[in-house]
Amino acid sequence: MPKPSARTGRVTIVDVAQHAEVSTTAVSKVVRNAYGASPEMQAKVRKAIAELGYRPHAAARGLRGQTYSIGVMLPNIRNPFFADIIDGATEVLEDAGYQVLMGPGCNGEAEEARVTETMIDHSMDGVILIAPVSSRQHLEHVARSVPTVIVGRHGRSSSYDSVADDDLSGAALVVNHLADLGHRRIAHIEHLETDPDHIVEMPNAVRADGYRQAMRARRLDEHIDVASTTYTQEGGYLGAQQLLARLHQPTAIFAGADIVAMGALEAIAEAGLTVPGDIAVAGYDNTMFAGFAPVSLTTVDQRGRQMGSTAARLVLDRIAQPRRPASHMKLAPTLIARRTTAVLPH
Amino acid sequence: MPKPSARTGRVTIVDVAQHAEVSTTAVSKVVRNAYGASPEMQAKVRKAIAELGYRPHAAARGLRGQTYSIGVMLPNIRNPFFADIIDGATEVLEDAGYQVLMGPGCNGEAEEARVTETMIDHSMDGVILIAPVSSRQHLEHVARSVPTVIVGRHGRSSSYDSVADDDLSGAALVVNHLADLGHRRIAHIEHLETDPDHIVEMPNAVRADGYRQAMRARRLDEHIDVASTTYTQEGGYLGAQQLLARLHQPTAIFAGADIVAMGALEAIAEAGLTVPGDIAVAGYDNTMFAGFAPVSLTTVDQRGRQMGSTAARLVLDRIAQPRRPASHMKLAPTLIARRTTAVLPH
DNA sequence: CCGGCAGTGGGTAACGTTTTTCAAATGTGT
DNA sequence: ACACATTTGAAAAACGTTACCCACTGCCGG
Repeated sequence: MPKPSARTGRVTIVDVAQHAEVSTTAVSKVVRNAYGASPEMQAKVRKAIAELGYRPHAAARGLRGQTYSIGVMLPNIRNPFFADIIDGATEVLEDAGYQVLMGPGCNGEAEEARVTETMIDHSMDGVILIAPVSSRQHLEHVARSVPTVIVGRHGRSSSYDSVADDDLSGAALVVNHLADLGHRRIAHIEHLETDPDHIVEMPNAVRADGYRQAMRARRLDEHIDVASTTYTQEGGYLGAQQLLARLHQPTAIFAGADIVAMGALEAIAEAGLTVPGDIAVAGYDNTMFAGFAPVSLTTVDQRGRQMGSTAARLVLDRIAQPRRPASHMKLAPTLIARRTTAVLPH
Repeated sequence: MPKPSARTGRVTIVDVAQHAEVSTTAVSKVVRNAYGASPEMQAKVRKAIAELGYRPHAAARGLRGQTYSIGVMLPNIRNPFFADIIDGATEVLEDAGYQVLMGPGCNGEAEEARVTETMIDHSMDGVILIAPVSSRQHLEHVARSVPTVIVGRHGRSSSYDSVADDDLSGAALVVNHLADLGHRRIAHIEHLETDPDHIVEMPNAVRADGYRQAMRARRLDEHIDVASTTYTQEGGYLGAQQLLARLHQPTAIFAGADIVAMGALEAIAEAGLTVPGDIAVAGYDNTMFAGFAPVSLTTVDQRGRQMGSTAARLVLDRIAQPRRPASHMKLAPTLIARRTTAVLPH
């Protein structure tokens, strides 16, 4: 007869120990697959655990040892691209016996600090931060308290690992694709960045840089034309409006993110122009909706799943050996050509 | 000079107590705004906390008292509708001094059980479960261990609170809108449900029921036509294919969810038909992409934000008074008419 | 026969909080 | 001045787990 202890009704390690007639230490060892438990002991304890329905209390574990859970902070739940990352990470982590808890979409450094601190307070064994906007200083602070992996940001640090998309070549993929189709006036909508750290580290800045480099490489220097707004639907709308008002209207717009492209499409439609007939549009991220039939947006796939699984492996790695040197991965993106940049049959 | 204790480098309540020259009890009282701390004491302690940068350790707190964090389980990170719920909930909870941690998208009961158990193991003070598919039995089990609010499911229980959309009238909104436009052969694509509990409780089943009721109310009984697939893009694609193959093709399709509508639009385009000229399409959820210019999908708004904030208030309420009777809220949806059901100018 | 060693198992002290209990100090009414 | 309530603060006991250390059993080589 299972008799869970005291107030809470929760089955504790002590209950299991009594039921199996062994010490709590023994139970702990079995639960953690630690050294020093004979096969018979293991069998006895496992039986008791099953009979009583025991589950280790994560909060209590956090006080002494590991918690077997990993925190994932994501900047924006709405961007389905991040969902791919989560999927990839979750799969690897759950297979390794870790639980995943996510911090809610955060805008701005204050909110991010709040989320990261919460994860540390909950004794998470590691954290994966997706496209954080916090200062390097804060990231290093976090990395000092807990094994940390940064996803989708180019800065390198010796205190945390990172996984990022090669945004430079991703932008080149788009420019070359459009140039190959015969476009010369290829404009770009970027997310304006002022923080000097961000200009070097953030994907949006790198994409804008990649756009410029690729344009020059194709000898299209004089057609370089950038609208600086934000990576939002509205930013795309306003950016496209700016570009359409130019003396020399572009024939193609490379939006820095799919959501930006959606805003651009709206502005283009309002201006009475057709896509891709009058103007071609490309995005970035291969978001779920880019593939929808009415949208069919040309875009760049960042292999989010793979980014997530790589990040997960890195964090597990670092939990195992906290002192190993930091490693920084860069993943190659691929172009997904769809209707918004198609050549129309005549 | 802040001298954080021992191994971990973390500033503990003991450090604060020493620095402020009071007992740890006093610090604890101040941190929790508990009774029995004089104003001078509060000032002294707060000063020490600020100087040392102390943060309560959530895991340790979980062992005795509250953890000041709430777990939110969401079924699918990809559905942006859930993001609205999260936003609404997060806002209320953070204002109340609670932190939010989310369980990753879960498919199926096993995965859901895993997430809910993890939240309990982490000593969360409450949980909000969004559109769970678990059995009633499991939900009640969770509710027995921790204050629980179920969002988007119609079942009522005395052990947990709930917030749901009035899917019955939502479906009626769509049917009436289409009927008012002159449509008679209005078909529906539903998510097939077999579990008897689900047929009563799940939104998809209630929407299908609402469709039938509304059709009858408009004396369109003979035109009731349902394709049973799933609430996915592919389900919408297949469902629309089935409906288009009917002897009497429908002139309007009410998809049970926006994502289903997207699949339907693809099938319709493939069949060489135009929207809304040949066939009208409506969805449900007012997902972000429903508003995109190339999509412009008529849909039903569930006031996700409000659902989230209501759920948050309910869970806070129940934390405060665990024994109060369960309350069950139902929120009225609104129709958002867009181009996919527009009457074309002739 | 003794010392060392590998393999098992357990006792006990943390870990950082909150809750409970208790004592001292302070006020309050006769 | 005395009994009595109220406020203020602290010491100590949880909470559930793991890390650290020690004890015991055989076994082996010397």
